[in-house]
Amino acid sequence: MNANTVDMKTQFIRTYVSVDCVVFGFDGQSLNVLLVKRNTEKTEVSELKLPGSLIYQDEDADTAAYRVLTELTGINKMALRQFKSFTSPLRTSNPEDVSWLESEYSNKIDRLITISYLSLCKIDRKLNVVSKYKTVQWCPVDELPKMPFDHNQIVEESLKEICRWLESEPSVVFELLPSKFTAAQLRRLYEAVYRKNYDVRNFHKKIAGMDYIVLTDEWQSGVSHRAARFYKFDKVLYKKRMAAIE
Amino acid sequence: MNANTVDMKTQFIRTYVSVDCVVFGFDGQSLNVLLVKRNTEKTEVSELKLPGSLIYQDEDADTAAYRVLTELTGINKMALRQFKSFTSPLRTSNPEDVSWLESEYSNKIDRLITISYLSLCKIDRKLNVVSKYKTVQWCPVDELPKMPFDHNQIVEESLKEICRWLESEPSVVFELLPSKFTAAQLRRLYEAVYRKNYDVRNFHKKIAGMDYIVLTDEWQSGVSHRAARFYKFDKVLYKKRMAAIE
DNA sequence: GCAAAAGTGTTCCGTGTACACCCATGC
DNA sequence: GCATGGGTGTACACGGAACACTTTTGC
Repeated sequence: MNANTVDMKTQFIRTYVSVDCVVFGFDGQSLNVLLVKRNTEKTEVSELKLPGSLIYQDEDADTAAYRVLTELTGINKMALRQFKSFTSPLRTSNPEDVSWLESEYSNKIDRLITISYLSLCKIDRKLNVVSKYKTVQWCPVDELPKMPFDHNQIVEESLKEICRWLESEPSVVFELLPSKFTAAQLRRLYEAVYRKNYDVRNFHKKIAGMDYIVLTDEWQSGVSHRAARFYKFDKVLYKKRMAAIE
Repeated sequence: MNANTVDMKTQFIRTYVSVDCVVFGFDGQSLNVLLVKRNTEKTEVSELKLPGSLIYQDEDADTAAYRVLTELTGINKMALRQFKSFTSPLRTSNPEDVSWLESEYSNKIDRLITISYLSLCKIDRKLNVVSKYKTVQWCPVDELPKMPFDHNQIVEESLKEICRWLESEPSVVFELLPSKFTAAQLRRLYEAVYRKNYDVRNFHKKIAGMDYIVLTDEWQSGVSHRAARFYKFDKVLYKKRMAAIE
């Protein structure tokens, strides 16, 4: 190219880098994403977006993502998975987004790439927001608002990534369920993730074959139909089984 | 945190971003990776590394990766897949790497994150190197030299990624084979990728069931054993079959 | 008693896996 | 003629998919 004919200092990007986290929760019906309200000067405009942060000098991206999650939820060791970088120069083509960035970070920011992360959270956990976020709320994936930057696209891609994650590490589903759960809850979670229905009997047969999904002697109560039995996930047994397969 | 007590301009990273490409080829026995010699001041030191480049101002990462591949091989539309970002501050902890970077790009560079890409290439293609690279060479994955930065780790991860890619898009194997290939070549390629052996009869049965892998009426010649039949890949039929499954 | 959801078995089909011998060619 | 790799068929095991009725509970 003409790399030698122009000032190279201006030719290569030197850019801020952020992480954005797509945190999923499951409400028994559909997957929800944890969104935050971005603080805008004009208080009447308050859009929802994915939680995220610029990366600090001494951090790698994983550390930054953990930091965002901790500030967001107060929870320390959440399951986390990097899944894609978004680098288009057009990400910051909306002047509103750019001016929000500059007020948020007190810096002139002309370009921003982001590394996106996927995380999972039990939706009924009390969230201890210890950060800048004024509002944190769950939003069903099928009712997401139009978000700034390419956050809608990021969520889109994260929905595919969650399937790949479950395939490589089936135990992460249990991050989305209470510690005691019914077979129907687990089934509806799979249905929400893979967007298809599973035959009830086949599903029972399948989990019966997984000895690390353990029957408890507790039952639902207060429901206006036959009470369901609770199961729990036996992590130790799971690891033993996985080690056996190699 | 104490974000307000220090100068925020120094607190967030503002960094160069590169792409690094792991280009695989298959020599009939094992997977090979395309490496380049980095130009060092001292000509006696000339280490091999992954081809890569800083990203330009007006590029996204995909474009930069395509540019690297084109400069490297002269080939225009190679299969390409982003797979992971490497962001550790320790990536640039080796002073030799940093001084090479600074001489290569005429810039002070204290930190560098990279987005890694996977690509596939027929190993017998003539490479038209149109760039800075003095030397380009194939190197078997089991005999890789110690490379600068975290390039060894990047290759390591790319070996897992290639399996995921083949699972989501089986047709990409044919990027690694000549347009006419034998069943044994295809089988040995799978064996190299998945690092396990496949039963010959079962393998034949499997490809017989894939009607987009088409028998030709051409045969090997000049081999000191029974000649093998050539197959070819029918892209159109493949797409039709994939569309049928949805 | 009725609405609502839980739970339970069998059959079938397709895919993966194990396994051993003859064939064509060059030297 | 022998070494080298190419090519072929059958039998079994397993997992996924289809399918309908009874049970329990609150109202």
